[in-house]
Amino acid sequence: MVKTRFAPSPTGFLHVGGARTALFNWLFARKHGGQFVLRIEDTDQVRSTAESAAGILADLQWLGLDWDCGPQPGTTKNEYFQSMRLELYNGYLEQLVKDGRAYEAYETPQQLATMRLAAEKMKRPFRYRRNMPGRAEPGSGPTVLRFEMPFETITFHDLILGDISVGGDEHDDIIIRKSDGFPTYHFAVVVDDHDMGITHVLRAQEHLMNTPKHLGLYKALGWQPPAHAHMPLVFNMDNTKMSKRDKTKAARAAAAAWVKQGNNSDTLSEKTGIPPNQLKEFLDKKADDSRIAAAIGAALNVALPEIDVQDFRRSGYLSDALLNFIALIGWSPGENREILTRDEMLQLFSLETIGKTSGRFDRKKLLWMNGEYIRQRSINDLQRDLAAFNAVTDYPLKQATETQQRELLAMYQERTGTLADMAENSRFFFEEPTLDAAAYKKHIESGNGWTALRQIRDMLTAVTDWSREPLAPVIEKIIELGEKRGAAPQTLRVAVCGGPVSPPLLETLCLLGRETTLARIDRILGLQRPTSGT
RNA sequence: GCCCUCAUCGUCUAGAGGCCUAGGACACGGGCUUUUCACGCCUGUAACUGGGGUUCGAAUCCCCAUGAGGGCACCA
Repeated sequence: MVKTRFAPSPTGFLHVGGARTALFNWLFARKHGGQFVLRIEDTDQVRSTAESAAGILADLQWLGLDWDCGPQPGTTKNEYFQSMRLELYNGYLEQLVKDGRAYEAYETPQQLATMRLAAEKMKRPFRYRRNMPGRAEPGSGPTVLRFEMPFETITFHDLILGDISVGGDEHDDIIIRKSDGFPTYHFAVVVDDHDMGITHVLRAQEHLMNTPKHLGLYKALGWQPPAHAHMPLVFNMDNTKMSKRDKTKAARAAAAAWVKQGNNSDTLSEKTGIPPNQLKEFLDKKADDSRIAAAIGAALNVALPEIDVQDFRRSGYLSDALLNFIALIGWSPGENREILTRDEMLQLFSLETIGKTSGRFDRKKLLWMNGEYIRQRSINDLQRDLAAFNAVTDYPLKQATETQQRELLAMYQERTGTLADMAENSRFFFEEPTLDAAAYKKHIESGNGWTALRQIRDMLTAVTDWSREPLAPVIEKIIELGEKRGAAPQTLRVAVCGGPVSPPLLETLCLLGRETTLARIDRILGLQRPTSGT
């Protein structure tokens, strides 16, 4: 039976690249009627956090990628956390030592760094090997366990890339147990993949060069290795790696631009609520805290690039759209297909149709695709998406009743790329709009604006039954008002919405209600200076 | 520096020797529709990295060059 796994390390949020790896593993397992395992690789005691693990689970759930074995959301660590499996690792570690395949080493990190530097100076790659001269004496430093790699060419068949082979003198004796007693990634993956019966290891191409090391371990432990498949990477449009650092970079740039405008960085500290010393550390690139980045983005009203799954959720992307888009980077379903349901993906997915070339993350295409999903979706489904969106954001749209939500979704689904866009553009339904000065000047202050607005006010005041049927003919009349067709409705729109853009007036006025509509018109009429009357 | 991998429109890709005067989608340009913004519809621009082979024939196979990316941690 096919068994795949997704094995994130809980040191941050779930990255879109990680989400894609999870998706492909999920697809492959489901496609073949197999199992999908979620394993938390928390062997880095310093960087792993419980919150991160919880966040990753939540993001996977939002994406709809369910796992057959793994941590139970909302409970404590179980055996799918590597930190709970130390006994297992230690057993095999002992076995390797007994078999003479693992040995202790005592260099300090500083010594190792010096050795690397020396090798670099001689323009030779540094390889730590058991038989090399100058190894540290027992007791002279912390003890780690290294695995003695054989001096032989290792060739393996990658299900995506084909045959890969790496020469014997390229290997080195990797550390398999750190001085804190925890296994390293290399050792823990091998033990766990074997122990959990993983049949296919599908991971990002950055792991390609790890595979020979892992294969060496499988052989030494006498195990049959799983099949491997390395998928192409995903980059930014500028060909840089998509990373959390894109967010910190954007935040620093925003802060720098803000200071350049003559603002004081102390006020930034106040605005963000970040202590000055922490803020300074961040701005001086001494710390890469993404929370500080987010705070700066929020305070300065600058959108940071979405990198993590939760960023996309907050920006109002639908999980299905994000998943669909991510699937298409490095994989082609053929037949010129693009928009695919999960079932269709399952039908068409195969390792053979995964490409070899790395792809770029084209946000414009994602935006289009998200709009496409919003348009095709039923209002009921959209309401569920909106609930998930509202749960992690705080727009005035949150105040909408169920009925209002449905009306809003119906009028925005043709004209919005993301739920955040809709939330932003529909603000005027929930709070007094700030008047767009240019629009005011153009559509109200000039031409017949004032006259038209007064006429409109009178026409609307006459409507007592404020609903679609009675209102529709009135809107028609407003369209014909004045000599320039279409001018009057714009005047009304600006008066009521604050700006030149809104959904069609009929729907807009219906949802806004009679009282609010008339009050906003009157408020605008009150701005007219007596002398400028027509 | 060493090792590994990859190479089709700006971007994601189709293409498994003749079906390719290279197809689709996003983006971009033009037009239609229109109470704004969108949506929708029609339409246009745009690519086989270069050089050598192999072959009757190459985007497709081989070699070299170039370019891009990944790896070279007590991180995963």
